[in-house]
Amino acid sequence: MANQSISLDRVFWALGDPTRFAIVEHLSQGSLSVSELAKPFSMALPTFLQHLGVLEKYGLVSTKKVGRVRTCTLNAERVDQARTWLEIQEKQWTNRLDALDKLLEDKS
Amino acid sequence: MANQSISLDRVFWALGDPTRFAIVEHLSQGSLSVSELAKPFSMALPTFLQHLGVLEKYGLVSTKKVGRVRTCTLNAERVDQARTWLEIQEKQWTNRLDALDKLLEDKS
DNA sequence: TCAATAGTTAGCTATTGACCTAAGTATTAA
DNA sequence: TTAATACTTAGGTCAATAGCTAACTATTGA
Repeated sequence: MANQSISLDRVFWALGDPTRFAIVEHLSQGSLSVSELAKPFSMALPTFLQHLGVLEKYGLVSTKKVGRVRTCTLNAERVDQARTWLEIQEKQWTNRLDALDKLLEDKS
Repeated sequence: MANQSISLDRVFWALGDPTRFAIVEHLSQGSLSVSELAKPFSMALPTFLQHLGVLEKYGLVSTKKVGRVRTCTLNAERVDQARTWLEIQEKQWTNRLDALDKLLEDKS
């Protein structure tokens, strides 16, 4: 619920670490427990948990603990918000170029 | 030319600072000189130039100096590469969900 | 009930990143 | 040819980040 108020640059920041970037790639294949998710990373578990905490804080990952196992899930909405922002920047840029092209045509 | 070999997490990292995020938003409206671009930011020019340097290093912005003026341009290709990665993560995630749905249907 | 499993908390360290000021260079307009 | 403009370089500070180990809690299978 706090997700709405987190500015997008924080989402990009969260993705801007190689470990967290890779975590997102893994989770896009399906949900995993913390220890399954941590297995491919050569890193102490507390360090890994910090990264997971960042992803959760900025809304890219949700987790739920059942018994002693915490399961981690990708939050696709948040990924989409970031994707949309990039799309908008691209579109504005190309629209601008198109407008310039028209100006040049008119002058010729 | 070095762009190809820069891993995408670095691009996200570059976008993960509020100043650089805002620079990209400004540049999507059109190219600007360093001083025009820096005007809205309450920050010493050398600090601003560092941010610009990061964006250029990771391929999000290109610059060209003519006379004493350096003009900054958004590199839309790079923005698109980041957008595409996010799109792929989303798609893999939703494909996975769809597959699970089918499994459940088959069982019922 | 006891040992293994799964994750958590606390506290420390080294490096990086964001910021500054001061002083420099190169270009251009007067 | 001098002054203003538009960056650029050098060098320093401070806080935040990514990493670690050690010790702890909670759950579960034997």
